[in-house]
Amino acid sequence: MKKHAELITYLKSKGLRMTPSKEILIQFFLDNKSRHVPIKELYDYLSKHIEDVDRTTIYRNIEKFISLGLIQELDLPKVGKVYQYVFGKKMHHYYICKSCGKMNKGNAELFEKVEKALKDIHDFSKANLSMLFYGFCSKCDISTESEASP
Amino acid sequence: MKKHAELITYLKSKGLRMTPSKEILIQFFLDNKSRHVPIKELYDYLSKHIEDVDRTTIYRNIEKFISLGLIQELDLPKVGKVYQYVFGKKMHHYYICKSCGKMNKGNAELFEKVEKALKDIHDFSKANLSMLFYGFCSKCDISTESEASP
DNA sequence: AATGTTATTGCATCATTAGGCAATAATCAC
DNA sequence: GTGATTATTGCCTAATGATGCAATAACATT
Repeated sequence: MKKHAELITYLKSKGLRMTPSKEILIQFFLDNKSRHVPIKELYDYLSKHIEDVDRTTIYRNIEKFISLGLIQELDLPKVGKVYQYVFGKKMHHYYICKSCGKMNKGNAELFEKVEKALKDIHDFSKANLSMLFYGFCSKCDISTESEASP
Repeated sequence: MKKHAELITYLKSKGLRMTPSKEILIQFFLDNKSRHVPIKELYDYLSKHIEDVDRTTIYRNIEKFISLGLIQELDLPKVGKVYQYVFGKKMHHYYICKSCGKMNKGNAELFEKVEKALKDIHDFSKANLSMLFYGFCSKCDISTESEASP
């Protein structure tokens, strides 16, 4: 429960107030690290613990958690939006094919230099940075099947 | 009108059928390259040319255009979803702050090596690849203001 | 423990996006 | 051109997500 306490302290330091719904959601994410959770599952889970939770409560809490770097959102082409615990983890990155939705996890070492460059050249800083690469996998690559492509 | 014809040929080769709504949308994107257009503007524009267009027509066409690499979607935290013509352009990338929504255009040279790495190491191939970096800008960086962060 | 401040929730409402189905129209083959 | 094939559209309906406002509850201060 150490992680949990750390998180609570951090969130409070950012002005959040710990309510039952936030407690439950945070515990859920801690118990489901590295999973990709659709919002429906979050809502169902919360509903089991609090009767008559409003749907807006989920959306607003998710939004706060994202902007504080607790979780990240992945918009998977064929699946929809899913949420994943990322707080304190090393940089994440995924390659998501815009055509077929195929998703690969990134190669970690390669992008440590990218991380550094982001920090040095741009205004983007360390920690809790997540990258989503939306492109085309080789099967779907648009330029390999047609000569009309410029 | 050369670009237009090229595009039509390309899209047809992918199984799309050229309908009035697609023609108009494509011409719009060609006339508004490099702009970030919200879907509302697309709908309003299309409505001016075709009376009683259904909203679904927009959404479905946008979806197709994206998966064929004609346009890309940017989900800007404070703005919403915008669409941008990217067909045939060099790789695009943006840095979008998850907290304040600030957006920077990326440094081109730096990421040519990334592009190569993507191709070599992962299953992601050249051309029409766009990258969206969702992170935190230095002003919003979560780890600089609190000691509770792990 | 009582109080004041303000983040949070619920409620109602609306905007956005998605899916199924039948009718329509764009393309292909002849 | 004529007809067959099938992507596309419109319509309807439903799911998802966002917003304003008043009531509530969490937290800091005393």
